[in-house]
Amino acid sequence: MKFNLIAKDKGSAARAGELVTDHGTIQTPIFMPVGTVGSVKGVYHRDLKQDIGAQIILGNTYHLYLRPGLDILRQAGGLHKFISWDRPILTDSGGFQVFSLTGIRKLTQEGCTFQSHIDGSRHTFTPENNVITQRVIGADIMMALDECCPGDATREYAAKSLKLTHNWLERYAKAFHESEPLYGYSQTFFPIIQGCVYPDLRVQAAEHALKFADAGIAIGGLAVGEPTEQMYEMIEVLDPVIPQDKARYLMGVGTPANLLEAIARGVDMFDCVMPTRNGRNGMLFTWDGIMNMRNKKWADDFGPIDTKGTSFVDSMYSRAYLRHLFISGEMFAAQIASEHNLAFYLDVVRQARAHILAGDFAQWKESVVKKLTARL
RNA sequence: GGUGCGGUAGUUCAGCUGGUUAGAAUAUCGGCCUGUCACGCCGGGGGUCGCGGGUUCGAGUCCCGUCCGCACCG
Repeated sequence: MKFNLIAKDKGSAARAGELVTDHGTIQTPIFMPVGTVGSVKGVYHRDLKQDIGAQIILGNTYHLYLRPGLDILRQAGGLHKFISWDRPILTDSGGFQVFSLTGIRKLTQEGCTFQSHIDGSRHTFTPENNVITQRVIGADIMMALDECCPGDATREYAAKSLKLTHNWLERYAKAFHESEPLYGYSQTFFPIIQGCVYPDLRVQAAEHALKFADAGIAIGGLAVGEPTEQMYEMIEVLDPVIPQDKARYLMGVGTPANLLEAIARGVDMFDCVMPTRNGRNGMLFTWDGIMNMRNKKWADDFGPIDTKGTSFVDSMYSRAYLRHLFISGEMFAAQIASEHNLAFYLDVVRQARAHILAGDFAQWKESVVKKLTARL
């Protein structure tokens, strides 16, 4: 796998590039729809590819390991075949679940012992078995096992957590190089930079992680409770530390505005549940701002969902109809909203790329970013 | 005509032998959601307890009358 830098913006740290994988080339900056258990909730693969323009999607090691389990995934010939998706897949290691499932997990130097949220059964993830698990899933991009440090952690906790992440990364890298892909195409892995909101820890984490980076590197532990400005500050601190020939993946982020601000600070890849989860809960993102489709004001708005939207749903269905579907609890509402939101997110990164190539990304970003957070 | 049961939030109902500002669900209105335990979560508004009397320190609750609905009997 290789990352090629194609262009840099004139007025910001924004970059346009391409990530070459055995399942196709990804044009960056890119947003990656989240499909935790092997499905981007409510969206057909056909639409993901043709209507939305998704170039890569996510899966989750923790969730897929618990269900359907490694035996089925191995029999299926890997996740791509199992879910009929022939473009690239990235799998998170379960490091985020180590963070979000606090209460049913226990961290040790060896790894993370947890109870299944499904049936309470006990399991252990170690860096070594996590590599094997992600080999079985067969993701093009595997993520190192890390501890996602809470945004409000003390410096003491963050430093201690970082040590654990470093130890796990070293073992993960060793296990990676001692193992082979199972399905005839190559896999790579991204190390993850932690360090919470402490700039010196972030730099230290980056220097350590870079020793193990191949095509790309991830910035984790952000948008987990810290103020947004601090998130941007951490990305800025890292920009000069990470070589230009590594793809930078900001994990779990974020709002459309977050994407543009992070792109301006040198980030190339994103994933977030927001377009799908918030979509299912009635929130639509557009170039003009945010709409809560459950609000009464849309009840008699028979205009199209989004005149600037790129998805077929935007012009085919009215706001009044979509609100009716949400109020009625119809699953179709969630499908339409997810489709719209994902198409919008992909449009955001597509336009960002075009403006980087044109060299006017910084000005363009300033002209659109304010509207993105307006409430319609 | 008689007997029985019932009338409490927009709706469906809880309110034990009378005791703070009458509750729930749902509907309605609004907010939240950032490497998905999440078609979820949080909150607001909304009631002269059918009506009129009576007993009592105190009545949604007990008594009388009355109106309305349902069931059964003539």
